[in-house]
Amino acid sequence: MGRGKIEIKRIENSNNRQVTYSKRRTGILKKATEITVLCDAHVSLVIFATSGKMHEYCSPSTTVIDILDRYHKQSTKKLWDPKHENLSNEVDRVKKENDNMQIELRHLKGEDVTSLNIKELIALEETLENGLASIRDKQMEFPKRLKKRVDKLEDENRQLTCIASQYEMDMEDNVREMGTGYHQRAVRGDYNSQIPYAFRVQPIQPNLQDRI
Amino acid sequence: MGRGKIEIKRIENSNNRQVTYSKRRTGILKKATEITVLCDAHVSLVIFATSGKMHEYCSPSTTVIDILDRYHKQSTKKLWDPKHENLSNEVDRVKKENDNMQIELRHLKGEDVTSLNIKELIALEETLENGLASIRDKQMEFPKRLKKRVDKLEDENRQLTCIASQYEMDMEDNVREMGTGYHQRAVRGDYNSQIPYAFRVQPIQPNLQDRI
DNA sequence: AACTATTTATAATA
DNA sequence: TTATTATAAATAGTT
Repeated sequence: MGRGKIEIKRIENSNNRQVTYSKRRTGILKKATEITVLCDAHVSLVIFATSGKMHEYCSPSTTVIDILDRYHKQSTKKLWDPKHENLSNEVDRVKKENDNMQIELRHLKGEDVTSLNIKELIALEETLENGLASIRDKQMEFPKRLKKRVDKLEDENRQLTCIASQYEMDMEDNVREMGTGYHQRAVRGDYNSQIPYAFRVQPIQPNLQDRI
Repeated sequence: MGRGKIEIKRIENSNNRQVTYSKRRTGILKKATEITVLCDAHVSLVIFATSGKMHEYCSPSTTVIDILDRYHKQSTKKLWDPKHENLSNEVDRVKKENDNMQIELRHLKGEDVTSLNIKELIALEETLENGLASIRDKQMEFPKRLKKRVDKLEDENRQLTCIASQYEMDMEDNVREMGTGYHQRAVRGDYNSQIPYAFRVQPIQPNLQDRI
């Protein structure tokens, strides 16, 4: 119900999310008062924004506590006595979530990657590349940064020449060692024709950038 | 919102009241799930009909207890005794850690970066680059991957030439627009001498790789 | 339980 | 944040 239809999924833009939250919070609180009045219902509604700010509604002539007391009587979950147990389960659950995120964070930072297989590594690489692309897009809004980026691209370009030839050699060693299954002949045969002339190892000719 | 407008006051006809209750209860529960998903909110909603029948909604990854715990912290009314306080503080602490990691994870994936300043963006970039370097090192243990990487480096190398000259032009535009504070003369003056000859825009000369 | 004519909520916009 | 408004969604009355 608005200018356009929206999918019900997390609103990524934090400003829009905040605005929508505020509007919908108002809406739901209004609905709560209405159903209370129209239908003699008893309602307890507590909402927390991600910011931690709380809003609540509770039908008149009751308290949240009353509602909860009735809640705990009806719900199979016992509210008051085993609260300890619930809380400690909660701690466990959240800590587990914590651990998982910790691991993901480490992986994204290139730590503890020994246990990963090639598929996972490739997925990780892609995630990182996407992240890096976004960050750099953002950085381009700053002029100083733009200058640095140009310089860096030039450096990279220069170094890639060396790296490419280094990798060429590494690969030859590696393929020789690792043995069957990877089309050894094809790799060797196609290789030089795939590297642009300028980037092949040419010890006698000086590097291009030295010409300046 | 219906065939006619209604006043918000108790519906006297008990049959209508029951029907309306049922419809609106569905509606408000839907709203609760929606605000939860759309806005990352935490919601606890408990409704009792006059009949005594209860319905509830609680955001996923929380419990009513959890919400209430937070509730009792914010409201002056004490819901339960302080021996549980430690545990619930523990939950809070871990959840906060959780939230921080969540944010860091999003940032590393290039999400929600609008609020970051240039310093943070640069730090982020560095982290990502380090991560990427580690991952790629690790990937190099796989021969197939090694081949792909070489091919990719060649591609990158080819494209960097174009990109670098594109950035050069962008930067000139940008610096002109952004105005003072960034040593305009210095930037313009040093610039060409810092770009290797091969990467300057030279419309008349063909690109190096075309020479092959 | 369905079906709509309306009202209401709200997404996009300013 | 606040106001406006075009649309989507909810629902009151009806079948």
